[in-house]
Amino acid sequence: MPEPKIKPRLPKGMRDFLPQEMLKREHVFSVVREVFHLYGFEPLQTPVLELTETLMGKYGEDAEKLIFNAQHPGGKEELSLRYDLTVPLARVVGQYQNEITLPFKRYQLSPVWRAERPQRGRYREFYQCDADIVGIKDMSADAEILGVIVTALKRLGFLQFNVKINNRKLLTGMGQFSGVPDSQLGDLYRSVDKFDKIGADGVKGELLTRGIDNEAIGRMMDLIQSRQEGLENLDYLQSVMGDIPAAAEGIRELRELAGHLSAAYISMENYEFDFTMVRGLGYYTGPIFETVITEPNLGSVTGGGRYDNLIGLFRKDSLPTTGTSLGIERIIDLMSELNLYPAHLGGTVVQLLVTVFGDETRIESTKLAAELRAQGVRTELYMEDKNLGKQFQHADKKGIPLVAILGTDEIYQGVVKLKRLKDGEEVSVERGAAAETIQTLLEQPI
RNA sequence: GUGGCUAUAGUUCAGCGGCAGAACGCCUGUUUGUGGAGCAGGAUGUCAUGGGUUCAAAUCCCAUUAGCCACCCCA
Repeated sequence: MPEPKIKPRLPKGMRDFLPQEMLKREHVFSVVREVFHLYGFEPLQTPVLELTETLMGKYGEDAEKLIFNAQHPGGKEELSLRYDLTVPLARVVGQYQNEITLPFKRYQLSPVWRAERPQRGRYREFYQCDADIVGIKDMSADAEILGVIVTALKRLGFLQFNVKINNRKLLTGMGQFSGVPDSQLGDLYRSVDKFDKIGADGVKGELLTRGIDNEAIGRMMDLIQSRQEGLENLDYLQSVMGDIPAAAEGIRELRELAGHLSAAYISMENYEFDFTMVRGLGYYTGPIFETVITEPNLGSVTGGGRYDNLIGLFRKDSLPTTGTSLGIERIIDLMSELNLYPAHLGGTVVQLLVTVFGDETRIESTKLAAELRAQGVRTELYMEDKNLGKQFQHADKKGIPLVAILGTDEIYQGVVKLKRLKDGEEVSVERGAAAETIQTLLEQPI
């Protein structure tokens, strides 16, 4: 035995994606990209590294501890791996004011890095998939974002999901109305956000522990638990705290949003106003969104909202911005769990294996492969010198659906024999008609 | 960052003081122009690393490392 080599392993929380898995990932990516294009969003790519100063001060103290530094010996710039795609977007908008036409509708599908302790479904390197609209104050932009979310999830095959909508202004108003001091609003939100997990009593208990006044808690709980059908929910809140300016503005925004959604044929089956949904990030200023798959109950797959002030950090005047992030990693996991990948994805991109009998027929096999490739058939040409059985085994193991057999008999007759492995269907066709027959064999069930 | 669990073949795991095992996968053959299934055979391990206890350690103890899970936070 040779000397021990380097033990192959990965950095903590990072993954390789082998071909079979990549096919699934790329299927999800391409469906999502298609939907973005459908709504007129255009691609953006930014570097993996940003200047550290670009990232600092945007995510809050706790989150900043999770930013990866990327120094090299003798490096003069302070560099960090990007933590999300939103801050790079804000940087780009601030940096290319002459080149960017507003409204700027961009999407970005790229990895981000967080030095978190890895766990199931949580990695240190993962893809984010963001779509944002920069430059529109009006709720029509938020409605477009919700349209993208609903369309993408439907196209991926999710049947039962629910986009929860809330509004930061409304939450602020609720806090003020209930009499929770501004300094405790953060604690309040954090607890309220756990409503789904720990229930009303759990939230109450946590708020008490955090030292929030019992009476204020009571009023708050009443407001957030208002779960009437659709717009009636808003009517109720309006009647209770319409006098609080922040609340009134939040309610107005949500009404406007509902109007746009209805006009865009987005069914109320797919969204609801949920005043217990908060979202962690500090920079949200208006409507916020989060999508949960309801059947089965599998947690949230998108998150986002309006952040009208963030871009102001990179520009003299800020620009109103709203957007969403599809939790693409979780979506990919759920697609497997729910069996939503189309069967034709298989385990390989190869549609047909051209076999080789021996040295004397290899030239003809090579020619056949070239002919088929020229006609768009994804073809693998067998490259070793092994018997037919081995070649079939190879096709079978890789999940290649068709095998082309080209022996001396076939070459003499100017034909090629095609075999479909799934059911053993075998036909002989003229070389010139092979590509067409291959398509038929691939499409026909049997 | 806090707490818990685990580490044995390529993979999933059994073995829990006395010769290193199973299943799956892999390789070979079942006679050379046909895969999956069957049958027959075969290869594969510093039992994570370092120390300790013992006549004897994969097994018990300690440390280290790595992985997993929960919390915090988040996608």
